[in-house]
Amino acid sequence: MCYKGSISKEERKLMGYGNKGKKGIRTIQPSYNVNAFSNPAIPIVAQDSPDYITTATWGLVPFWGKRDPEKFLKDSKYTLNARGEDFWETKSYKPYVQEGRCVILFDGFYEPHTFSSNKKQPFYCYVPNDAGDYNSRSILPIAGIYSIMDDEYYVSLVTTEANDFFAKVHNVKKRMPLVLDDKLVEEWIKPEQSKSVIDDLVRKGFTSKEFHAHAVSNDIYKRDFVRDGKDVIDPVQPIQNIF
DNA sequence: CCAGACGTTGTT
DNA sequence: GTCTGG
DNA sequence: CCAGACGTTGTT
DNA sequence: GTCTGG
Repeated sequence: MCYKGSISKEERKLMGYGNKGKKGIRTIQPSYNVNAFSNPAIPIVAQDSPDYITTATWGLVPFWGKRDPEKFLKDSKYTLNARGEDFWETKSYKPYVQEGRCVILFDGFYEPHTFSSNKKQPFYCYVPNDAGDYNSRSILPIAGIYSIMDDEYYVSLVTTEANDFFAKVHNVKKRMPLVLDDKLVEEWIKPEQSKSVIDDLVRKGFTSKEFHAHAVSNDIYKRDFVRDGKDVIDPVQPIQNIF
């Protein structure tokens, strides 16, 4: 993406990650068009309450924006992603790397591909379940960091250098969301986790599950695109095969 | 010392 | 609120 | 992404 | 050769 993902499972199906239910007033709507730029409500598992699914706002609000978080997000669309390689040094994020790690629960996300013709196409990226096609997808625990203002959680998605697969998809910026291996989620959200382990997870914690990706309609990158139904991820003919 | 940033990668 | 850059 | 640095510390 | 700064 790292600005657009999908949440299509009903919340209770996410409960494998939060076995005591959910926190937060807002409900999370299933959507195939979860757009970071509109600061949507997304499900996370936070280090301060690992037994719950917490509703968070996509867009981290640092301490200097706490007087008016909504204004901060409206004016500043630059805390949607946090670079894992840099987040200990950046002013906005560094207080929250130790205090506020979480996983964001998506079941897919979109990455742009640029062809040699300079034409672009978005690709929907996901891990199929046993059935093997895009209609049944695994939940992806994506590393995030969050701040809390007045009990509301504000979260930024952690990105890292693309692996071989994602370098083929997101072939210009070569970045990818840090999708953690299921068995490392606990390590990531352990509150007293050490800096060196956190850095190791950023570098080497990416899931070993096999991703799939297929081209989808370019409509999803239009500013006024609001449809969020399942047909959004229907495959279209790629301009060229990218693998 | 003060001003300005504070962030990362989408665009149809 | 705090750091960076000029 | 490309250009430019890449380093440390004497004295008056 | 690799990192940093613009």
